[in-house]
Amino acid sequence: MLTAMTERTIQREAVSDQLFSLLEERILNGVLPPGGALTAERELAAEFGVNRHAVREAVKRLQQARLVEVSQGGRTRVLDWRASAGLDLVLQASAGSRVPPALAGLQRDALEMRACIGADAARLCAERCSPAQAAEITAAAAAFGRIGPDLAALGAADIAWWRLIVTGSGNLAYLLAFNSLVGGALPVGEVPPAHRADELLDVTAHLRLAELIAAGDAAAAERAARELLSRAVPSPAAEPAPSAAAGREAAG
Amino acid sequence: MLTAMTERTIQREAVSDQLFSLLEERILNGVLPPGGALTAERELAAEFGVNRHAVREAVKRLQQARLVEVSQGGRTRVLDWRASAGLDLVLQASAGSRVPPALAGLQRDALEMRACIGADAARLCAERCSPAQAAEITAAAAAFGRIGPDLAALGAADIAWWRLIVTGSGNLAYLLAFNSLVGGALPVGEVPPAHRADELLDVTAHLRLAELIAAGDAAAAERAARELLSRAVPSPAAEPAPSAAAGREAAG
DNA sequence: ACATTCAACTGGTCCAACCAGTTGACCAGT
DNA sequence: ACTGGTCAACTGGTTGGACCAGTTGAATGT
Repeated sequence: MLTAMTERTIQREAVSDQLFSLLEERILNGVLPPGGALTAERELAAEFGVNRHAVREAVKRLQQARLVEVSQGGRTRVLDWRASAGLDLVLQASAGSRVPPALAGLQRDALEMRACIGADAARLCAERCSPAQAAEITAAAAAFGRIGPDLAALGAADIAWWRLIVTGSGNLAYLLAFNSLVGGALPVGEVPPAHRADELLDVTAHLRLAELIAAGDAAAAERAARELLSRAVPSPAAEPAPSAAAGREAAG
Repeated sequence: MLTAMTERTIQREAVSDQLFSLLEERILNGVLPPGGALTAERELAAEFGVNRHAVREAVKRLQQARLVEVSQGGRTRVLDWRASAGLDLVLQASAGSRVPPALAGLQRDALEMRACIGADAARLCAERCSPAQAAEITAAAAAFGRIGPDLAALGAADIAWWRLIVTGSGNLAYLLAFNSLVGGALPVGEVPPAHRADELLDVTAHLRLAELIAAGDAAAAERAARELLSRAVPSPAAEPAPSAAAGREAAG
């Protein structure tokens, strides 16, 4: 009995999903240039040997992601995703097998955005969250400290803890953006190898931030949150080589 | 010949789109509670008198928006959108006819997020944008000042100008989030009535921010951007009554 | 009481049409 | 030669029915 088998490697991906990923990748990589016309649905269906409905479902998703523009009678045209695609692109892109070259630094960017949003959320949370929420955040921080050195468990608890803070900020847009980021770019431990450990293992910083929020010290909470979240962000834009061996040399 | 007819009020909305909006609204409003099962595709098709394929396209979009969870053989279940939906929800929600009650304060939240992201983008842009980009931003700010008092034109130019700054920040996540926000919550003039005019009409502030960015003064650019963008954000959370007549009495 | 089986669901895919707009070439009238 | 309208050949949108492929839960046999 496979109890904790969270991922099923056997499961076949739906045809429309495969087609979506394929077309998405081609668009993001510029193989299908903006302004150009997408291959007709019937032709795509014939090319890949699938039914037209599967193609339609994929195209419909591309449309929702603002990667293409569909008009009845006319051809479906490829949009400039840099000017139209939304933040959920982070989510879909990381879900794919491999990240398109065009989205190379996106993970770093997502971490940077996390720091920005997280810091402001902490500030707002300290300002206007309810006492009950503050207590919950404090309690969660305390529980966080009792987990141990398991990075995976820490990562999951950390996300849950931040969700409380972002929720406490009362800003729904922050919460949705948070979902986009954690659902995509920084799932448990699979993204930042070493730097994020500095963040996750620092229980004291978590407890201190919780105290600041509970105390209503908005400015200090913002500063503490920014400092904590900035640790995982690779400071200089330096990731030219695809070799994963980089980052060994201590940053000066 | 209708030249400048940008919107066509005649166009019929696709069946799957209507169904998507309807189901989305029901989910966001809690009519379809999280954890519960969505009506079966065949049943939905029968209920609304449409083909099952149209239903499938709608459900597929709900799945992409992380509002439902689909599993072959099993029933499609409704997710807790507060915990799973991404920022693009802003975009879709505002596209609908009426905003669901659950997303009442979302517009204000989006403005708050815009201020947060925009300020950090201005900071990063001042730090690391190229001289060519800085020149383009400066030129665009100058052109912005020559538009005149047309709020609609100013709004469009303002968005284009900010797009330059966000692009100059080099952060792709910021750019995508920007797309989500401007594509949804704050399209030209239809959202913030009076407060945003203070922002749009202040040409001097735009020029000054452009100068700070060009000069590479990151800290000052961040402060200027935050100040400029914060004007449109209704400061206190005060929107309890659904009546739109509120806000007349000056906040004490 | 338990484990097994199986019929009745569920979503996933396919085929074959037809409806509804768009496009562009083609041809009649000027 | 140019203008104008017509029409065939695309495009996406919708429909119907059928079947495949998993899941579920109740009926069945031990």
